Amino acid sequence: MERIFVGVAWPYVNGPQHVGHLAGNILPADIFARYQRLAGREVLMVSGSDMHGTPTAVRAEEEKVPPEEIAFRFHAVDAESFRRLGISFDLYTHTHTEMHFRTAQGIFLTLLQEGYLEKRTTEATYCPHHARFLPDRYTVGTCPHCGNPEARGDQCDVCSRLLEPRELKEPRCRLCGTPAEFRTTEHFYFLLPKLEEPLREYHRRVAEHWRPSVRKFTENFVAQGLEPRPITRDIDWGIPLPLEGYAGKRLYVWFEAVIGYLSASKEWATRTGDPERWKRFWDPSAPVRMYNFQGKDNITFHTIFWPAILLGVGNLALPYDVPANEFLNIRGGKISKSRTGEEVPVYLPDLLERFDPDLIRFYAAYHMPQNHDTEFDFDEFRQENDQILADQWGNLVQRVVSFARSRYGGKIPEPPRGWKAEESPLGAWIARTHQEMSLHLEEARFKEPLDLALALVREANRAFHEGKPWASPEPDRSRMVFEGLYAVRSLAILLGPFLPFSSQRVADLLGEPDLLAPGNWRKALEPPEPGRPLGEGPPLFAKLLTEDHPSATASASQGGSSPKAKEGGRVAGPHPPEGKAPPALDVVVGRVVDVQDHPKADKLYVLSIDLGEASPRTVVAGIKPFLPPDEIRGKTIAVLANMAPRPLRGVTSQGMVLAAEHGQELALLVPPEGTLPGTRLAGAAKGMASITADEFARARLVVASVLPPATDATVRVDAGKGPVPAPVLLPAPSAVIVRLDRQGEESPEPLRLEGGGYLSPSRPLPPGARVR
RNA sequence: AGCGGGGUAGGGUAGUCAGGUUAUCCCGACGGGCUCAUAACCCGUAGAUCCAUGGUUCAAAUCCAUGCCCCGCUACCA
Repeated sequence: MERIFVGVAWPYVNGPQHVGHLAGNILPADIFARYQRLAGREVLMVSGSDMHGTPTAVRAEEEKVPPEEIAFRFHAVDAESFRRLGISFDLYTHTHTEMHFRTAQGIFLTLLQEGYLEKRTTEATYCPHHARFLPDRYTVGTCPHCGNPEARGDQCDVCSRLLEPRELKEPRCRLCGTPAEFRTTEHFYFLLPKLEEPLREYHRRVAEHWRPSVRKFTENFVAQGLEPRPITRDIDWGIPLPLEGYAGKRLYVWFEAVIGYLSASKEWATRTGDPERWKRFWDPSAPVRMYNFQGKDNITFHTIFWPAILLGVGNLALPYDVPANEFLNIRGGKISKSRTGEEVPVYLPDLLERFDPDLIRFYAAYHMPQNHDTEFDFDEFRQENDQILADQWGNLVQRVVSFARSRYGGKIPEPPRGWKAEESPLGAWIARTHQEMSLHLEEARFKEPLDLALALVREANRAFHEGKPWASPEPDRSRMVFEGLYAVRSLAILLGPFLPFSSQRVADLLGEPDLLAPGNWRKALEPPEPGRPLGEGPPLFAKLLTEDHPSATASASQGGSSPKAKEGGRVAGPHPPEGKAPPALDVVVGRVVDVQDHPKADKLYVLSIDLGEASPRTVVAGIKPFLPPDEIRGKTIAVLANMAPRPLRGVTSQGMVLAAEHGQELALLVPPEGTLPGTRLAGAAKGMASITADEFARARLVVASVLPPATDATVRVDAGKGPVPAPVLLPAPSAVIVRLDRQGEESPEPLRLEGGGYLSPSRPLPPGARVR
């Protein structure tokens, strides 16, 4: 069996990964790995955190903590994000492991032995105060060209001329200002020119099928001449040299991090109980294709430096393809991980907090920067979920399955006698889609196959519409339903690499939970089995935005003039309760501008809260026994804005601070980080009828735990009465505030804000805790 | 500055290497239809000086030249 190695560029850990990293290299790698497994190949997919990068050390210095702390903090964050996104790593490790140290040091020694390393003496700036060598950019001084006193050792920001630290007048340490000295230091250089011929030979052998941009860039780089590159540096964070007498030096990250592909493979092998198993993928004579996915900033490392290291060491497999993507930017610039004050969620943990992983995967795949840079647009993100995933794909599943449920007792109907897949137009369409998708996926291209699958979705919808099974006699009717289910079943497989979670839900719905098992890619061509009972479940995708229409929600019917009201979703759920409507709650996000003690009460605060209105509102709240003023001031919290104004001990309260209570514990209701004051509940609008405290008490808002998906991938919530399936997709595990219906037994409805965020308790409280 | 990539309807995007009748597809807008389905689905219409200028050609989004804008590498950023 052919084997596939999937390497993913190693993220460095000075902040959480954002949607650009996902779209650019992690997701393509995962789609590819999932496809290859479905196609029956043996796959090894590894990556991990690059812990020894300078940004990690810099951030550690800024926070005055050891680099390990920063590295492991963000390693945990990234690993968790990837897990929740369903990135199917066989191992996601990091470079601060014993295995990696040993492997990297071993390669260093081998290259030294083989004569590919050379010791050279150079001069560098040195800070006597820090007692260490300074990176060029940490040396500052006066620019010799323009006189800028703050020029960096690598470049002057004022005249943009490139500089050497030696050229600066009065060089000093950027961190402490101490005058810098010049000292000599010894470093090991990797003699790339010695490997130029084997490298060219390698390029001739494989570059034929590389993407043109990767090939041209690489060829051009080599043509300009390879220079020896230093592979050690003066720093104390990283992998020590395996030699005596080099205590202050470490292996350079560019050299060491790429070795992670090999060390991670060895670690994976060790964990499987067969320490030699990595050779199945790294033996150059094994039937293996190695893929290294990454962004365009990393091309030379994977097409030149890493192959050169492997050639120098010898007897190891070389990359077969290096599918490098461009960047997914946000608003015209590369997303910087040091960016602060985000208006939209771009970091994976923030997105995962609010959205189903398949939605994030879909957007990233649909806008994958495969040919050129693309942009992340949050409005588009939400719109496309509704318009494409929910309306086209989700609804296709829903309409076909529910038709079979109502007309065929929830079983897959028999096709007419003599029906053949290859003779039906839809069957032919499926076969063509399957074949073309396979061709693209084999070439590590992803946008085309996704488009092809979506085209099949539309075709299935079209065929169903055109055939009018609701008005057709048998056997036409059962044929159309059968063919609809055929398309749904095939699409679950074809979309599996892209949308693994929802595809699994479809598989469950079809009563074939093992549909996405390895080797099943070809089963997309097979029709389903008549008579098999269909499962039940909520719609595949919940909508994030909903058109404002009269029956959607009673509360949205008033004052729909503001453009934001159009973004309203449902408050009452898909099936609004009949009879007396529960009170409409105008919950608004506000920022606490000020907190004062109430002059005449010892349990009350007088808060000044910015609700995004002309002036802040005065709200009296009885939370003084629970929270000191400093823990409230400046916080962003949820406020009931249509509370009838009421005087409390002489101060009129123009709203109500919402908080959940359990015994002595109290939690404020808070929106997702970054929510702006004035944000209301989805579907709500300003100017609702005011309600009294008694009416509010009947609203039945409680804390609910969102439980991790069980084996059937259904997200459940527990509002204190045992788990029930969630009516909408919620990030799990987490806690949200839900509104129970009158009986409190059917679907609890989470309080969803405009923009899709959910209100949650500021601190953990048990499920069922009441909001008062 | 040198090197590589990109600039196509309101947004996104294919086509560019191998030049050829009405420039692809998706979303949105507008109009119509259907009623099985999550007010979903289906059909149709409008909307593009293909970054600019010049050139080659019977014919240019496509080839050539120059310029403008964006991104990456060159750079102890990783």
